[in-house]
Amino acid sequence: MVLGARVISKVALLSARRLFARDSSNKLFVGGLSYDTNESILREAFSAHGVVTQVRVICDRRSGKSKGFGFVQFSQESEAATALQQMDQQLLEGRNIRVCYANKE
DNA sequence: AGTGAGCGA
Repeated sequence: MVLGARVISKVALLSARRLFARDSSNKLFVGGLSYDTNESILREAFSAHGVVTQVRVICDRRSGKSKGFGFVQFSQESEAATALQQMDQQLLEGRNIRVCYANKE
């Protein structure tokens, strides 16, 4: 039946979003960071749009140098949503950063 | 690799 197929594909999409990209979350992926941008700088910039509950800049384990991307988590999804709008493509430490919703870990 | 898309031990 058509209705049955629609329900199945809907369920498939929903479960896929649990594993991969999200269209709404309180956690953001931040790419395009300067290699000099640390977690303090990142927190400072994003806390203008809400309560930041966690910040992380991914660094190489051996060199300790930033990989140029990180994650920012807010206390509310609404805060993440506005931060995403306001911070995407904004200049930070000389680089235009890219903000998206984070994928599932 | 003093580099530039991506998704974390």
